[in-house]
Amino acid sequence: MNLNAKIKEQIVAILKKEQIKIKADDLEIPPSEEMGDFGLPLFNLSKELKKSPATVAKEIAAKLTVGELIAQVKAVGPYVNFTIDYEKAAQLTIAEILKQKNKYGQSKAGKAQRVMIEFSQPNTHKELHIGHLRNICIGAALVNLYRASGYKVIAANYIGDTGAHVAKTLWYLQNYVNQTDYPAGRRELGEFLGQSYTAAVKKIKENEAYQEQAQELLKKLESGDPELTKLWQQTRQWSLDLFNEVYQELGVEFDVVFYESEEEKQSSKMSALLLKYPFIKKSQGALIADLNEYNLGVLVLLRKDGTALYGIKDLPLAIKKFKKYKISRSIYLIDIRQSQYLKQIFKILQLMGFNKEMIHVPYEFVQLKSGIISSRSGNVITYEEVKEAALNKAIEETQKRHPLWSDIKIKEVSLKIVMAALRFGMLKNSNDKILTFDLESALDTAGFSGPYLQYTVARMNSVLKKAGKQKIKADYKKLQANAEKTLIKDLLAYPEILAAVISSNDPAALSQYLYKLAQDFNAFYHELPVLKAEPEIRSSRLLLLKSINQVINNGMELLGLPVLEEM
RNA sequence: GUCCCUGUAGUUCAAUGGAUAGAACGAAAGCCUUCUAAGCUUUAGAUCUAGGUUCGAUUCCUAGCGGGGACACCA
Repeated sequence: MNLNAKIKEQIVAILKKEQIKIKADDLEIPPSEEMGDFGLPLFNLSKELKKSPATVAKEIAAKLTVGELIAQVKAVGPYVNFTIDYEKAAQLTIAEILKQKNKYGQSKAGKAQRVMIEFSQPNTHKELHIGHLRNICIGAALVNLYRASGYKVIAANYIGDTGAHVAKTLWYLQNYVNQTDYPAGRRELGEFLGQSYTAAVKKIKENEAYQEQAQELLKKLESGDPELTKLWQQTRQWSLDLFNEVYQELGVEFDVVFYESEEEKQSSKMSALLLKYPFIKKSQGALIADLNEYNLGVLVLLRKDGTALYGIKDLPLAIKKFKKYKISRSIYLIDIRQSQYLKQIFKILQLMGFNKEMIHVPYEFVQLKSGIISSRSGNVITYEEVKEAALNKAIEETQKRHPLWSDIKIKEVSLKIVMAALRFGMLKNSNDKILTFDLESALDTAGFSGPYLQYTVARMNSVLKKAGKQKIKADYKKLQANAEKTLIKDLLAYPEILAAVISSNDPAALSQYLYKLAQDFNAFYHELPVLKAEPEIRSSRLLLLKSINQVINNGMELLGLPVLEEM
């Protein structure tokens, strides 16, 4: 049960006794703790009563009685403010957290609804760069968050293993690279392929004939040319191996993986099916969906040479998701630049009579200081580059701090620090903000960062370890300091943060919350002793600390940030 | 041209229409014989413009200005 909601309900009930009807949402949070913990503004009511808000506030406050979880009611200017009973709130919320452990904050709001979340969607034969990382981080977090809210989530990946980019890369390999030049090693092969794509694009720009050759190659590939297919399969695997290594490193798992090449097989059947609809037309030799009527422009489905474009592959996939996987909602986590495209796809499906809950969750793209990331132009920072740079720095720092640790341990811990830094960096801003990536701040472990959270947890663990077994019963009356009250309120707010994050499909608010919780803890830590406090206070503070530790752990896990015992 | 996102300290970001607009980085000054200084405490520093709605606007509406993006054969 969500205690914060319970407290608000209690305030609603207290007011109802005096014939004042409000909703829990009408309650606001006063700017400072001395004013109270929840406030009701009286501007509306005062207008009805034709009195000043302050007068109304005073009159109401005088009439109200306190409740089980409400210790005080008072008028503050035009507000009636309520102060929670911290002793009781602390007792209940700490007990709840320690009982629920890693389930604390979760809900059953999803009612076991089946939801598919498609994310990551990398292209084979291209580089995996930090732009892809934002999608993976948000996607993985959403999967966890939906699951924590009681949804049955199918995490899906859709890999672009065919199309023009593949043809260009293969064309380049065939014409400009000897097999003896292929590097050794899984990761190296994947990266080599990505570099080949960039080189291919550059080469093709030089001469129009090359463009035609690549186009010709695509046609051959689609028609199943054996030799080409062999090269395609071989190189495709290089990319897939690289992706899998990265997913493993990030701890990201998919329940199902779709491949564009598979969906492509449906494209002739799909186009035949589509032809009976009047909005599907032949135009300039191509097959298009004319959606001008809906202010959605035109989507080209087949090129004039008959080869398939992405739209014709997304359509059967969209249908398959519902039919085969029995989902009730289909979520697409895709860059905002594809908003129009997804609207087109959803519209076409709707016009085909396929009315299902399909949702595009957009997020703004990642750019570099040097401009937009583009594999085509080579303006790219790969995931691998960033990771290596960050890892080297983290290893150096960790060595400095822990000269006695083994190399293996240092590397293990450093990698987790790097993962937390990179992933938090991708999750700390809301989805609708363009993220300008720069290495400098990605490497920063101070301030609003993943390692800050890890450090805070490590600190708490250190105290808990030194504390040993607890003998004295906690007395929550003793948690009277402002720093402690703030922390109790933070803990109370956690379940509502999770709910908010789900409804916005944007994990940033959880990042913000965890950071604030850690910050409030660190302030407490510096101000008040735990281990050296008198026994009853010590016991209470230890339990408070344990609860904070649990909640930060829970939140970090949902965001996909690795936790460290020590750092 | 149509449509979408966005405009808040020097920089990167917060702020369910509400009380004194919060952080981080950077700048300046402090705090390790006391639970991990990857930390903490101070100080300075901001709502693009003009209207409108409202008791009340950073938030909603309109217009303008600025930044970014999408709009027929890339995904």
